Amino acid sequence: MDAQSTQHVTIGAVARRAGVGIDTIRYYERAGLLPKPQRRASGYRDYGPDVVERLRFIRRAKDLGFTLEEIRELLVLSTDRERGVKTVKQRAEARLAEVEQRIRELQRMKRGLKQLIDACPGHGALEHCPILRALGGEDKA
Amino acid sequence: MDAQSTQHVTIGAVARRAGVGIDTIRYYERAGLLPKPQRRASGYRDYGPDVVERLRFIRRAKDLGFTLEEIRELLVLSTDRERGVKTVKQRAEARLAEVEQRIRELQRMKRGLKQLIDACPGHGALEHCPILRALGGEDKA
DNA sequence: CTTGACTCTGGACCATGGTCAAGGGTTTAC
DNA sequence: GTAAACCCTTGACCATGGTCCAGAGTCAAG
Repeated sequence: MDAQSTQHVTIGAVARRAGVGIDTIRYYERAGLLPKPQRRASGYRDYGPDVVERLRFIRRAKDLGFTLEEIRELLVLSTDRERGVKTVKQRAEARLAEVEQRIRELQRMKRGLKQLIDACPGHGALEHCPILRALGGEDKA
Repeated sequence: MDAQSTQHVTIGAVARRAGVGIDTIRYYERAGLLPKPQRRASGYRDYGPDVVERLRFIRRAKDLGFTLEEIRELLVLSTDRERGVKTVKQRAEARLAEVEQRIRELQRMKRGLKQLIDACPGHGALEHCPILRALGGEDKA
């Protein structure tokens, strides 16, 4: 019941609250995304309330397409008063550039596929299928 | 110089002509994307000219975002007179739908990132950084 | 004949983000 | 007290698409 007793949450309770698996939490700890928690005498991990927030941070960053490695860096930056805001913004801009690049690649794929599909009657001889012909590269006829 | 002598290409020569690694060719063979070639008395693989075409097919399909498993199916279909053209077109349409879905996901990420970046001044206190705030980083430093 | 380049097989290893199992100890409820 | 439910660590395993290695055999040139 003293000040220390706020630490009374087991890994299972954290997992339920954050909506992730127990193994995922331990994995994030190993990967340096979560700080090593206090331990009870039994060796059980004993978490404070902040860890659920942090797991939420990780999930949102993942939804924006950051890798765990990038998220680890963002978490470090989030406590860096010197470089923090500036570098976080730069990371977000870099991530945005990657996303835009990937979108362009996919749009190139999309155009290629659309072209083939539109040209393909969907029946008839294999030799006349533009999809197979294009993939097989019949010497750019 | 009889008819059999057209089979006189080693795996290394095929790799050079197709611009892939030797190990990649053996891997594709294991994965069922390339037929098992003839062997010389020594056990060396002995390829005909078609294999380079087939490797080109694989590379182009990969460029359109097909997985090796999907490519394996396309290759089977490319010799299936019954279902060939129709099914190939269906596969291409399915792939197109996946690409479009992925583009939508990335555009959602892009919007999210852009919003945060535009709102972030790039300097100042961590507490006011919209990126960190949005991610949930109400961290006690 | 010898050297060097090539090939063979089987298996290990890489990144990514987890997930699961084995074989224990702990805590809680009845 | 006992059983269920929980937790611990270590380490293996999943998919994907290869890449690399060891140890051995083969082939071509000089």
